[in-house]
Amino acid sequence: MARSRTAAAVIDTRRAILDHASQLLAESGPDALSMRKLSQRLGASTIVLYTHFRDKQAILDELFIEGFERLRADLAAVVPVADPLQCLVDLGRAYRRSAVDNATYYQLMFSRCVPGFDPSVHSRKASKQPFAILLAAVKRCIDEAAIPSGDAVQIAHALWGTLHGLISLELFGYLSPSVSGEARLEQAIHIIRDGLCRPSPAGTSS
Amino acid sequence: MARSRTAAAVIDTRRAILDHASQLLAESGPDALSMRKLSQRLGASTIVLYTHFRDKQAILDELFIEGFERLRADLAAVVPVADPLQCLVDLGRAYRRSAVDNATYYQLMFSRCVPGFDPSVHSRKASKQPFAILLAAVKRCIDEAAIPSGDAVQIAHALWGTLHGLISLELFGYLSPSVSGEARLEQAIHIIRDGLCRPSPAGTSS
DNA sequence: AGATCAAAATAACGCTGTTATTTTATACCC
DNA sequence: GGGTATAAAATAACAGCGTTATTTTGATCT
Repeated sequence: MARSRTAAAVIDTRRAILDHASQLLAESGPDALSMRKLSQRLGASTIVLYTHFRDKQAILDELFIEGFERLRADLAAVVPVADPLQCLVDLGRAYRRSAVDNATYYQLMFSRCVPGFDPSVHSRKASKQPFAILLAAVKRCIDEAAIPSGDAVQIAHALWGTLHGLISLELFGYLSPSVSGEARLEQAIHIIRDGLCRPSPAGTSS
Repeated sequence: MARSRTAAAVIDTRRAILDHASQLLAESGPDALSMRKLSQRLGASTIVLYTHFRDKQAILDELFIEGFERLRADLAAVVPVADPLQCLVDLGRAYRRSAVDNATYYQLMFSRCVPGFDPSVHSRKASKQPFAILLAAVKRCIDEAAIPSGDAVQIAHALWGTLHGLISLELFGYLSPSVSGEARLEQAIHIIRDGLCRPSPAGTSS
């Protein structure tokens, strides 16, 4: 191959790079993902990485997107049930499972664990999809009058915040392991569900 | 100075190192905190850092502790009011303010932003103090029957998770800036408060 | 077969944390 | 007060990092 390798071959090596990077990330975490180690896994020189990707950030960007795609797929796989509130609970469970099963991805997605890495604008868009699923589930609750009408976006943010916060604290080791992460999350979701179902009259307190 | 510098001088340089490290962290974030830059600020060689601290982790450990101490102090400064539920809301507000005002510290405390840095066991203990304040406030709510009795630790975890999650998402830029972070957090806390006040009968749903 | 030109390799730059070795300078003893 | 012991600071180096200028390779088209 010289003047121009077949497009298929180019895409293959590109895919191989991402696969090895994904493996490295999953196995050893973000810190272990260096351009040199990655090239060694490929049995090639570092320069190969730079012919297929602008720089390390570009590779991380792909993994970032892949992580959000996994999360989105795991949330989309939740089968809707009759009770829209129960759907919120199911989504919360699925969210945690996905995050815990792909902990190193989750780290890349939600913490600045690689110095200098800032997801691109394009990646940021991909990151909005899981939230869109949560938002749709909240809207369904409002539409079906399972909860009083309110700002769906704000409610979905509150829900997302709780999911992310508890999982983040759990993955960081801040929460006592006496209670399972799943049970803890479940209880928190129930509190929020109850809060949504039975809000206090507006203006009760500041 | 040779055989042994005065203890005061030793402590002074130690303090100076930490002050400059703190400044560097606050100004430019965790990535910019390198041993070389730190030593340059001191107008000294890198070796000085290693005579006062075992390694970079030891310095980060101190900043980690300082961060949690700031957070603890900011929460402790919240003046209690008659309504214990209002205290929870006030604590949430103070938590966010402290986190946003010390964003780079918060990053160090709650995300693996420095490769290889894992807080020591000693630091982990310091990190439990802010949570203790939240827990005490929850217990007060239970004691004064503002909320039905329940596992105070679990409830405090749910509260902490929501605070941390929303702030973490906000600092990372995942939440639309159309709503102020403060308003968003406030609304989320209110949802949780309502959920705690008016829980659904146990066993209502899975 | 020889020319061409894209892709891979080598080797290097500047950065990182860390440390072995050398230099410096103070405090103690005579 | 001067010589020595000794602890702290400086120099310079090592290995690893992301990245790139330069060189080498090798397949395709003429």
